[in-house]
Amino acid sequence: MPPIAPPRDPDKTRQAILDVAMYEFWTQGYNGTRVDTIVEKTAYTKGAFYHHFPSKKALVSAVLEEAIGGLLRARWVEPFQNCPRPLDALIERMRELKTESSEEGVRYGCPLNNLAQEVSGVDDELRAHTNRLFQEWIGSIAAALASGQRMGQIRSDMDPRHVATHLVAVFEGGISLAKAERDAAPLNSVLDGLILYLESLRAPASATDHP
Amino acid sequence: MPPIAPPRDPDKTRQAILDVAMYEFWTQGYNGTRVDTIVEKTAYTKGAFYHHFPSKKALVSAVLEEAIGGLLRARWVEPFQNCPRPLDALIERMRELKTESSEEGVRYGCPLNNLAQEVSGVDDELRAHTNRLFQEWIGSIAAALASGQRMGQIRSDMDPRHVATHLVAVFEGGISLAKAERDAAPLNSVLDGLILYLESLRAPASATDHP
Amino acid sequence: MPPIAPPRDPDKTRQAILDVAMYEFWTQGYNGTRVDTIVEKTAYTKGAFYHHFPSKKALVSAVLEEAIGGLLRARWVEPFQNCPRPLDALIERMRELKTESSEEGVRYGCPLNNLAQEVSGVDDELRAHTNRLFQEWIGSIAAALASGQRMGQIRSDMDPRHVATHLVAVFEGGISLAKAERDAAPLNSVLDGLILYLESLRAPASATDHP
Amino acid sequence: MPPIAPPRDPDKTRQAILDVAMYEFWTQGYNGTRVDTIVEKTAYTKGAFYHHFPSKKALVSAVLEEAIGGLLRARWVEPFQNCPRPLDALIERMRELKTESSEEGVRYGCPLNNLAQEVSGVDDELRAHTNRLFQEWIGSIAAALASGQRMGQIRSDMDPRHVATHLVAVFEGGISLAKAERDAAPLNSVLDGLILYLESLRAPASATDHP
DNA sequence: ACTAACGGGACCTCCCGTTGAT
DNA sequence: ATCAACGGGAGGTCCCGTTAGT
Repeated sequence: MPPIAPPRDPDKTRQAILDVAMYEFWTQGYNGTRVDTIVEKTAYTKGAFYHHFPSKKALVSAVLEEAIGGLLRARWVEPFQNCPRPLDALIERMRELKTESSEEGVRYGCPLNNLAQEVSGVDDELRAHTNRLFQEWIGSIAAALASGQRMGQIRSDMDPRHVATHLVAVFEGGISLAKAERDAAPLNSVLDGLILYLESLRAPASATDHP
Repeated sequence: MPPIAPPRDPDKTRQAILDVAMYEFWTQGYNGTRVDTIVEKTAYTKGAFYHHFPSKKALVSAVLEEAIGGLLRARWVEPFQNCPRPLDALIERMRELKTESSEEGVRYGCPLNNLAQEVSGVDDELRAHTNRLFQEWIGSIAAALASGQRMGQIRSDMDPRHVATHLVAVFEGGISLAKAERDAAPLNSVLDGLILYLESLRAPASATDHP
Repeated sequence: MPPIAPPRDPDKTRQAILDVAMYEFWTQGYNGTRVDTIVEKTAYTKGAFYHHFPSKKALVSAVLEEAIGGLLRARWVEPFQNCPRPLDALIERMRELKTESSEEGVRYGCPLNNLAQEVSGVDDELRAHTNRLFQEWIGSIAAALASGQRMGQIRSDMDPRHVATHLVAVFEGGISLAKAERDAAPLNSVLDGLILYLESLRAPASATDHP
Repeated sequence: MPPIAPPRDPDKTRQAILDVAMYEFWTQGYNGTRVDTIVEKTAYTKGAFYHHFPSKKALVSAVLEEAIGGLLRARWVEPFQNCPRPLDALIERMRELKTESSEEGVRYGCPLNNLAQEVSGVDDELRAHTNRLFQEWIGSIAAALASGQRMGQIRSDMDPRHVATHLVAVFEGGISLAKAERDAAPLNSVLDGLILYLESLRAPASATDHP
């Protein structure tokens, strides 16, 4: 009678690889992360890896889609869907970000932007993938702003998409500077500016706001 | 008559390597550029390369200091030194950037930020080097803004360093988005916002402005 | 019918590499042997090599431990364990060595001492490794001499460890000279001296020796 | 008027290179020393080096002949020429060696034997060169012993060349063990044995010794 | 599904020696 | 006599991916 092996859970394996890979890509970049390192850290081997992912590039794609995309949706999309007061929520999010900034966060920057900048010039497929996530992000904020406008909470002389793009750009720029400086200061500084800017978008008090 | 050997000009060799390297680092990233590629493109050999630069990392340092730093100073420092109307110059610079954006510029992004984002998490020396350049950049703009304040052209209730940081962050963020989208639109969009913002900093017309 | 691939036998691969490496280190020295040469001679590739050994240095360590250490134990340790007449066995060993000296043996010298002399000044880990083997060697001979003393076959006014050290030193010195001269003569000469010396250690005939 | 250059002394240059090279070959071995390292340590450049020596191998030859051969003759040949009491001088030399053993000496071993063992198996010219030095050494000691015999100070039933070979072998063997152990103990131990052995060669007191 | 062994090809760095000029 | 610049060719290590086998 053969020894009873513990049940193998393919999804668990795949997820473990994905988790480690996300961290490696985030901290080491695409060219800087080694497939060997990933498999070592998961305690699986190359065979398992290439069973779940056809190539390193496919792995980044999966990381973008599942891990990074997941984070993005959890933090920037879902909170603003069917949100009663989108502008306040957005401002609150900015305030949170000033507190959240961990040492690792400052050191390694934004997982999405890191990958986007590294691969965009070199691989068009991956570039398109990162762009899709950026568009999802911007789109979600734009939708929130538009809904705020419809509810009369936000000034109507403002282009939601333009403002959302601006917001993401400033945020990413701030993170980039903070990462280069290894100090959260520049990020906090631009976040403050962003908060002021968002406040300025508030519609003047009127009858529609509180009937 | 013996075959005519190309004249040996060490400075030229070094500069040729530096030029090619700058382009490679810009377009392929640090981990993506190969020493072999560089020497092939310069028609020198690795012997020559390692005579001028002790390592790939030293090369990147030289590129940062000389090539990228040179560009930075030529475009962002010198034009704003002893400038009679700093705010106008700054705004004008933003307008130019909207026109300048070449296909290559959009595709490959900002040479400084590319390197900064790739190496900052991994090598602290290089991170510090990129940070120095960012500080030089921000410092130069802050100085221009401060001088504008002293001349009464810019509102005094504004922190020059804070605004300069904001400006660079937005610019880099815009480039990042444009690169990911492979379209200058997001960059132009944030530049428009920046121009409006800078205009809002103009001091209200007063006696000091035209004596 | 598909081409018949050679069966994969990991232990065989490792051993094949080890065997070739032992010969290369012996004949070419540490700095003189090339990883390329080893893989060529084994008909494996560097991929295989670096799968079994993390580095060239790790390979020498394995060669020292397994190949050279194995020879040492087979020739100098095991024959003298539980040996009824250690002194006679030792003298006999000396006599054999005079006959054994092959052309290759004279030409390339002692595998252990070659490595020991080359690496000792430069790498302390490897030095310690070679020293361990020397101590094993000396210790084994000392133990044999001590047991001969206990059995009353060897004069008691002799320090086993001192004599064993002397023996190994003379032997290695003789090999060194023979190698430099490319002639077994100096080795045979010192072996003769050693035999005489060992004879002089014999305990004077007594009741204990032949009951 | 041109600036007055300091006078260049070719012999001084050559000697400086030789001195540094001797140390490098001694401490790093032949394959371990780099021409570049030597020229760096002399503050000359490759051009100067290859002006004085046609190749690295020629340099070793010069080091063997001049630097190491010089040491050998100063320490082991001249002191025993026309020596009134050769045996006593030899014994005294052994005693000195026990005191002399510096940390560097133990660590790096014998300059001649180091090179001899490394190159003998690989390059026959260099092997012959090291052998010549060994023979000079042995010959010098043998001559001293023979003169001692002629003066009636040393037992006549002894082959000078055989004893001299033995002496050098034991000495080199002791150094080898000391180097591997990084401790002078084994060397001192064999030197003690050697002293006792030399004492045993003294001719019994007779009329010839003091007329 | 997962593993160990392996292939093939880069990649950075080094190193001996040469060359043209001063 | 000496130098800086350079050529040409390894040398050790790494790395992505494949394969036979369990």
